[in-house]
Order: sequence, then C-alpha cells, then structure tokens
Amino acid sequence: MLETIRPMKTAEAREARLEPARKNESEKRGRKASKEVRQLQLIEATIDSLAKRGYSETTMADVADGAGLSRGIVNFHFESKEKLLIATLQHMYDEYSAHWRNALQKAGDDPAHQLHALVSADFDRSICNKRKLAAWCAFWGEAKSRPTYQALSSARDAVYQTIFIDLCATLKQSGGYAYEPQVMALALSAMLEGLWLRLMMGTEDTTRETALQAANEFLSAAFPRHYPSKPPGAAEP
Amino acid sequence: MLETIRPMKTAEAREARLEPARKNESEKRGRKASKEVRQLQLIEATIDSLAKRGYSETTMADVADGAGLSRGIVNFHFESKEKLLIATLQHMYDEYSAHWRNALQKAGDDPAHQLHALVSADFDRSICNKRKLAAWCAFWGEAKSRPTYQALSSARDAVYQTIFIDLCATLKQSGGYAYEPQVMALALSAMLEGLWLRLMMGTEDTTRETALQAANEFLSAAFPRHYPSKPPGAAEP
DNA sequence: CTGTTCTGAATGAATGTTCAACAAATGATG
DNA sequence: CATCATTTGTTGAACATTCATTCAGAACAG
Repeated sequence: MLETIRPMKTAEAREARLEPARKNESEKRGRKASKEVRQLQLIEATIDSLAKRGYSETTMADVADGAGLSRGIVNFHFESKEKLLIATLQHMYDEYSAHWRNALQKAGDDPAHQLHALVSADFDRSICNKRKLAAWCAFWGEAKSRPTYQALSSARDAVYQTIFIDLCATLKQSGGYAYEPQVMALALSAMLEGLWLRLMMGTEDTTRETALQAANEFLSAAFPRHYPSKPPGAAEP
Repeated sequence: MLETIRPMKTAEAREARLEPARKNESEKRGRKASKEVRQLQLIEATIDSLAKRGYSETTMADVADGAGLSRGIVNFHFESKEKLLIATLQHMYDEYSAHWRNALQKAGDDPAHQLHALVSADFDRSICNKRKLAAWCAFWGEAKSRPTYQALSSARDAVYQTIFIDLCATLKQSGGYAYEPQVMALALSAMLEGLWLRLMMGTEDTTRETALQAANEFLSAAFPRHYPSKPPGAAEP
C-alpha cells in the first residue's frame, strides 16, 4: 500500500513533457490535473495510438493505457469514442490553423515572402512529423464516409485556399505571369498535401528537407521572377 | 423453394456490368462462376464497401451482402479478411499499373508527349473516380501501421517515379531548364497524388477537369518550352 | 458417387459502454 | 480547525454488441 497507491506511471511523464512550466503545483498533484489538461492528455494519447496502430485498430483501451489511466476514463471526459476522435481531429486542425496563421503574420507585407512562409510552415517539425502526419492520414482515410470528419479533415480549408489564390493573383500581377490564379493555387496546395502524404508513407527517399526542396522548386518554376532559380548552396548526395 | 433458390440479386447484375462479353455461358450459369470470376466479384464488392463505409467499417458481412452471397463465402475464397483486403489492394495496384503503362506505350517517342500522357492517364475516368479514389485513400490511411500495405499503397511506386525522373531529365536537357530532375519529379508526382486526395475528399470546387487543368498548369510552368502557356479554349465559369 | 462450391447458424474473441463503488477535492457547519 | 456533506474525478468489472471465423451439411458438377 505504499508505492502502488496510484498507477500513474506514464501519465505524469507525459504531463511533464507537455507543459512543464505551465501548470502550477496545485493542479499537478493530488487529483493530478484539471479537466482541460486531462482531456489534452487523452487527445495526445489518441494521436499516439492513431499513429502507431492506425484508425481501425485504435481502441479506447489503447488510448487509456497510453495515457496511463483506467478504461472508463475516456467515456467520462468525452462521451464516446466518436466524440474523442472528433475532439482529436479538431485539436489537430486548430493547431495547424494557428501555425500557418502565425507564420503568415510573421512574414510581413511582401506577398512573395508570405507565400514562401506559408509553404515553409507546412514542413516545420512542430506539425510535420511522422506522428501527426500519420494521424492526419488516418482521418483522411475515414473522412469520405464520415461527414463530421470531412469538414475538418481537409487540412487546407477554404480560408487557406482563398489566401493562396489571392497571393497567386497578386504575384501574377506584379510578375506578369500567364496562369489562372485559382488553378495555380490548386496545383500548389495539392502538391503540398501530396508531399505530406509521401512523408507520411515513409518512403525512404523523401525527407522533410527534400520535400521542402521540391516545394521551392515548384515556386521557382511557377513564379520565376519572385523566386530566382537556385537557392545558394544546395548540394545533393 | 421455387424463386428463392439463389439469392443472387445484385451479383448477376454486377457480373454483367463487369465484362458482359467475356465469360461464356458455361461458367455464368449453374455453379455460377469460375473461381477467378467469383474472387473478382468479391474484390469489387470490397472496393464498394471501402468506398461507401470506409476501412474501419468494412465488414465481411457487408462484402458478402454486396456480392449477393452468403456470409461464409469470403473465408472460402480468401482465407481471411486480411487476405481479402490485400488481394483487393493488389488488384487495384495492378490495374493502375497496367493503365499508366498502356498510356505510356501509346504516347510514342516524344518525351514531352509521354509525360503529358502519364499525367492525363491519372485522371481517366476508368481509374480516377470516387469509388476507387475512396478505396485508395482507405488503404493509405492504414498503410503506415501495416507493412503489407505499405509496399503496395504508394500508388506511384519506384518504377513510376524513375520514369518521371528520366522524363524530367530528358526535358531538362532539350529545354535548357535549371531544375534538378529528381526534385522536379517529386514535386510533380506529389501534386498528382495531392490532386487525387482532393478529388477523393469531394470538395465541391475540385473536379476531374479542374484537377487536370491544374496538373497541366504545372507542366506549363515547369517546362514552358515544351508545354506552351495556354491550351486553346479553356474558359472557366 | 465424389469432389467442389456454397450456405447459414454457432462460436468465441474483441471492444465500446455502463455503472456501482471508491477517492479526492471543495464547501458547509459547528 | 475539525467534521461532515456534496460534488467531481477515477476505477475496474460487468454487460451487450459486433464481427471474423469455423464447420457441418446442402447443392451442384462431372
């Protein structure tokens, strides 16, 4: 009765990894975590499970085990498995959305710089890693048959697409290009998603660096006046 | 016991739709179909189910019902659910592979013509339709956690990619472009997959036509000497 | 008659959900 | 501050359902 009081092994480690400085002592001990922190913890465990086992093999038990909590806990915080998954997808969507908005804001006023910032943001470690890509793809695979996912699963939503189109239109005007902005924006965003897909598949010849390189090659080809052909010393093995 | 002898409603219709002239009378009646035909029929039903319900909701019962056969039939022809799914994926892979090889062969000797043929082939009705795209995506979503799928799930495999790289290299030489063939080929094939993904998601603004248009825009941007800017009368709404 | 194809009910395993009991925090009261 | 009550969080076992698989036997071909 001394050391086995609480079976919290991995849970506390995860919490510590999440936000070590954020939560004060009062909520970290005892009942361990506030409602929101616990929910986040379960969502992270869900992403882990999705990445490791895929959508169809992700079970409530696996999520609970991954979080170091008991079986019934998920139905307490989220009403059902479906709602847990929706919350997880929503979380990933919010994170992705905040990320590119932040990158866009930091990019200043130059459209060419903004577009480049958006493209680069897609390949940041923070959102472009095996774990999250795998989770995204797991949802994509189910999105067609689940209307609830469909709205959220398309990583690049209407707003994002509109920004791409606007940027393409602006660059067209200032660079005297001939393409149709909508069409070019579609090609560009599709390529970004396709690169994600390849990164997720884990084909050995595609890394985050080569993917970004390909994306930049596209930018150079489509907007040669704004992105001069060769970035300085890009030597390949 | 007169009219309910065989519950074959949709099955015969499906067979007829598949290859009306191919199979002779002897195997169509009586024990209904040869082993291979029956397996194909079950594979088609599997694709139907994957497209309609998604991977995680595809059940043996649904496949059997979709084929108009009894529950135990799948385990007779395929040993297990997993083997059925692998056979289905293999079937789709073979079909896709044969399709682009055929398109490439018909394209003659001009590299620019060949590349255009490959790109166009990707958006043929026969392989690029909601049903099959949804099935592809269902497998993609599970591929990361299943080694067996991984080898087959990447629609564009190593051979396909090599051909793309070679074509890009040839065009580079004859057109005096500056890009790296490997990188450009990656950008191109990633964009094709990304367009598939969008078609599958069913965003209303992306159709097979607009997707092909985007792909051609990419070709014009990347290889301006080979694909002059504007194909004749492309007016958009 | 013999072997192949097919059926459909039975079986057992996996898993999402419920729930009664328990524990910790919070608040009320003296 | 001590004690009790209430709310909130948590557990783990029980339950019900879904589903892949099995199999004994029917239907059929040769």
